[in-house]
Amino acid sequence: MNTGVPQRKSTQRDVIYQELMKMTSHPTAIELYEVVRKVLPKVSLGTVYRNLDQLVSNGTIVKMSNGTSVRYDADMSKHIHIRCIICDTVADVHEISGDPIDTSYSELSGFKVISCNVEFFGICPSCLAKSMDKDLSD
Amino acid sequence: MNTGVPQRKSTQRDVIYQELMKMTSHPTAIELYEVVRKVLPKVSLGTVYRNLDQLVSNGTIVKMSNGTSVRYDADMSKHIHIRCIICDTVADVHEISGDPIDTSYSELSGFKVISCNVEFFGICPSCLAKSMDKDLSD
DNA sequence: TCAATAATAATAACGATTACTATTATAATC
DNA sequence: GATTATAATAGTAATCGTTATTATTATTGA
Repeated sequence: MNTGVPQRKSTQRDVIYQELMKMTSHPTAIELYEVVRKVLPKVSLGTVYRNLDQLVSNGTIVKMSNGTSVRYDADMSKHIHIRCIICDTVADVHEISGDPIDTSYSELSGFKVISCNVEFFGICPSCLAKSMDKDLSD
Repeated sequence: MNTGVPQRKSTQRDVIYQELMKMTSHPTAIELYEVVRKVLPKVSLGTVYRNLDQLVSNGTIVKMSNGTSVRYDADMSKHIHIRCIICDTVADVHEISGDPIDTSYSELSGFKVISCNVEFFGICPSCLAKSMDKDLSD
């Protein structure tokens, strides 16, 4: 997942991030690629993927997936997502408080809620230990 | 995503579900396939995928993804997941209360938490309306 | 200006997932 | 129990999102 990332100025990365920030549709990499192409017609799809990964590793944007499509979001304000299992639309729910596993949040979005996944991302104890060993041997 | 699913008795599906229930490792489809093969050597990978989809649609199991690997979980008790961005391990956190977006949950798992995604799955207002139109025309 | 190297475009390769097709298993009806 | 309809399967081919590769370009620091 490209954790230790050298960063150098890049027009492509700037445009990718700027265009993502303008969008509220939680685009896939390919959808974003089509938008970025209007600004930078020669941009490569690989560049979009590489920079999105970097921005995710940075904590600048977030990535979400239901196992079918992977979508990106530049809105880092505290909110949850609700995804339609039929058309794959992702909507935001900003008004959160209490227990998100409680499906009463459906009322806020108009969705008929079927299930919920709460997933944290981080580094497990075993990998933490390994990275410490590595730091010491440097 | 195969919402309206005819269900007929199937040995393969029973074994797939039973083996998944025995596992706490949140296996991928292929990992589960290898396990199921020990019971049913002639089982096809497509059968594993098809039946996992049905079980997800049923609400019998859950599917989770970080955009890289898709993993399955037959434990339907209320809990959250925490995934290592390095080795891709997924651990369970059952002791939840309060606000899961608060990264203090990391203390329960020993993970160093980087980010969190809370995602509901359901049917959006637009698709709900379409399915109602369809019901009326039947 | 020059050297080192990160980032890129273009394209090839990969691999998880889905689609296809002939066959088999299930369940309902006779 | 035989017959029929069709869901489910095994085996395989095809698809497509993503990653890897490579030669070239752009950036940064000396």
